[in-house]
Amino acid sequence: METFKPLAEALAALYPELEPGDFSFADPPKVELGDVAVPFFMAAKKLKTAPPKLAAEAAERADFGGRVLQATATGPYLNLKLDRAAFAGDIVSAVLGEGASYGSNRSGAGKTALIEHTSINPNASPHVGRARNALIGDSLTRLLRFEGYEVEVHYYVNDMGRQIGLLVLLADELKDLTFDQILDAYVQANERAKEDEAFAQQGYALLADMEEGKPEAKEKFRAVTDLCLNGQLAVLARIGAQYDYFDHESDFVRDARLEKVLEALRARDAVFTDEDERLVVDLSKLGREYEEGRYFVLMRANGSSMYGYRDIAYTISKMERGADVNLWLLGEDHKLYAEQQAMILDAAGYGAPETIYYSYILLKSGKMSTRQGKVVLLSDFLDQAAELAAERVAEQCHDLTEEERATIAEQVAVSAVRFSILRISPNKNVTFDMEQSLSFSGDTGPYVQYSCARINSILRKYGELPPAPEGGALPLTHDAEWALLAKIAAMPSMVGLCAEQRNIAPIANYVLDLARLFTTFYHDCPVLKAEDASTVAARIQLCRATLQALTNALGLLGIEAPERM
RNA sequence: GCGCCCGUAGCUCAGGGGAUAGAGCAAUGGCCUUCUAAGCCAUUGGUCGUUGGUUCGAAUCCAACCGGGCGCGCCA
Repeated sequence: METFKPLAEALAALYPELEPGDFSFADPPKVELGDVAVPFFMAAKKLKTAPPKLAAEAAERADFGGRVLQATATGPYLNLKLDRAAFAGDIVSAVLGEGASYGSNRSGAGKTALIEHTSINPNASPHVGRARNALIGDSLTRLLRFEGYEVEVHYYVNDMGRQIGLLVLLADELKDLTFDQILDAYVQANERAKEDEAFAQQGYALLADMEEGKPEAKEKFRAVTDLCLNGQLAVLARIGAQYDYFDHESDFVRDARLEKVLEALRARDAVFTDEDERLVVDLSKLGREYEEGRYFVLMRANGSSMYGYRDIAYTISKMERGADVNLWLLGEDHKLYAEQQAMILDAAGYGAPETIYYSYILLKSGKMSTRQGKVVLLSDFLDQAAELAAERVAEQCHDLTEEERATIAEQVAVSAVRFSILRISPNKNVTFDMEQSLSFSGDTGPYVQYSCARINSILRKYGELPPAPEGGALPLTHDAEWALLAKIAAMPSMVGLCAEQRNIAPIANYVLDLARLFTTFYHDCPVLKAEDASTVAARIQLCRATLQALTNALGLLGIEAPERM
């Protein structure tokens, strides 16, 4: 942490073998012990001595200057009592000085990133399982942009394939299909294909026409997939997900680049035509150790291409854009598939994107299934959240205009939905609980927003704000103030780690911690009615800094905080 | 069967090898003439799936097993 760097330097100065990086800083388990703790395990290992001995030595000898009031060794830890006011001044000045970019490490400055996410099949309104992809992808995008990357977001439109073909067929019969009817139609089309062989064959035929690029087929497909995509994007836009490029699968059929891939595979003797006349890759020739997943089919016997074959061309087109970071966000069910793709792409000399996986959101009744219509739609989830939020806002904010209240209700609804999904580690299966996800109290997005509203309320009542402090001490020495300051100061390292690990879940937990610490401060330390004017002024600055940190962190989650709620 | 992911309080989840494992929900009891009660305080609640191993130290790392999820040749 930058804030404590001088302390690390003072400790490292004691031993020529040590560097400031050998020291880390942690919260002591109890405030009475100190304001910040330094574990001596790492340093002791380097010096081949016992941690408690080293901590005791450091307590005795280290020269921290005036900013450390007391240094006490407790076992392997060195606990420091700080000149809180001095650190408070540093922290608050840094936050208010950096403003909207506070928390960024600028690790992506001058770099580009490409991310493909969401890429839902155009066959139905998105359900909350798919929303996990969109929300993680969207938040990662925000995180990378915050870190300075220039990011382009790609959405792959799977406007081909048998199931879409069936939907197109049925749409032809139904006429004037609307987006709201698409899920039903999709389920119906799949049911019918199971029973009606002729219908199923028609689907394949239509697909073949599409692949050959027959204009009539293309037009029919496009009408249905555009209808669906636009409907899906409207829902996704509501939760704040935005895309820069829409790449259509149908544009990657018979791509010339695939010839080069085949050549490379032939050179490694890794591709063959099997007994059923299919074109198949033998991944064991490319180093795959397991029999499972050894074969990867590129083309059917009738010469039509498989999804995975077209996808190779698409991924190459993404790689050719030359981004410094190339991310591909996928459900865990695509893990083997992505590994197979990567092996082929590597063999062909293109390299593969970095993959990020997330696990399924399950229902109490089991896995969601679009084909079976067993889903919780994101739009239904949002509608319910918005309805509940509107009721609350109507109770709390009757002096606001209807329009203002509607805006707040929507912000709260989006916050509840996004937060409930984003706060959970992506590799964890979750069982979706509508009631719990619609809660606005406790560990929720609205709880954090509520903290922001309280801060805004204080700032509003205070009136015209003083200029931000530029260094110098601030009289913020209460335990609750220090705990809040320490958490605010921890934001950059938290953000840096999240960006590095491509994981946004810890941001949600950080924001909860910060909101809880603010609430403790709010109850323990009156701001407007503090004992003297300088304390009032200092606490106002702390409120501003807290609001800035909360706003920035919430922004990474795609959540806006209303000024009132 | 083989591979990947997960297993922490009744429920949903946090916990980058380190001090006495933390939140929320649910339950019980308190707190609104005091900066927003979408809040706060208190109480109750744990063999960190099991068994071994590595380590001065393991919820965290390794192995095996048990339980759940996902995947494994003409779906996308």
